[in-house]
Amino acid sequence: MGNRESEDLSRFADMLSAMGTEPRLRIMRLLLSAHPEGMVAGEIGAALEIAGSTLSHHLERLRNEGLVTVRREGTFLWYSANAVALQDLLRFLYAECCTRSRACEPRKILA
Amino acid sequence: MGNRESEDLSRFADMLSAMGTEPRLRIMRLLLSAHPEGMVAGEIGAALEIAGSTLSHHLERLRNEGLVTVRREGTFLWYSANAVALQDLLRFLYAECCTRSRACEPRKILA
DNA sequence: AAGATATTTCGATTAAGATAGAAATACCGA
DNA sequence: TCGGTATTTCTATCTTAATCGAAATATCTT
Repeated sequence: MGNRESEDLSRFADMLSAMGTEPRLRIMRLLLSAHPEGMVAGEIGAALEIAGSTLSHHLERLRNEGLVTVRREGTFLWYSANAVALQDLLRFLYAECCTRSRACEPRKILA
Repeated sequence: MGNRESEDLSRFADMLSAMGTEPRLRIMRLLLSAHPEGMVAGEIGAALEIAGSTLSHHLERLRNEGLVTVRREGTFLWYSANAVALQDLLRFLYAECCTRSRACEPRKILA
């Protein structure tokens, strides 16, 4: 059964959905700019003005889809972007748009 | 007011969300593989086994976010992937992951 | 104009997601 | 052990999204 591709597609859809909200896309961008150390949850919430409980749910969602990782350091939880997951997603999108199809020109993306 | 970046971010979040569902990601992939002619709505529905009314809503959503374009040819509606919109999105993601931050290595994406 | 086909819109149902205050849990330092 | 800070979980509300059958619209053909 060639359902490996189907699983991949479903996973990528979930990742896209997880980033498909302004607060969570902001979170990802912030974590990328703080890569690889990441940021403490409270710092993220302060920077983006997101209530604690709301932020916690967003971070849980991103973690569920493998887009962020978390490590505890005492009382603090450090969240980091997961570069490998983002690489997988970008490789998929790049392949679909620029390789499998020739819809997009690489030079217009890498510029 | 530096809200241009904020508008962009919101737009990219909407595009990600639009592709963040398995049926719609499949639709995009199918349209990319048929680029640039695109496909007739009924063909898409037959290939992906999606009910007509459901498909119509998915296509409307993709069109609203600028990810597909449509042209009428008699009774038929031809849907195509919008390469420019996809380029914008990929450029944004690539910049965030590989340029602004160095979280991802280009060679692992372009491979 | 009438019948046939393609596609959308309507109407309805069901499920999922976003938000946040309040309470609970985890950990540290004294 | 106790108080303090960080973070999550609980509970609740409100909105949005996914789905699809049936009816409506659009276009072609004859």
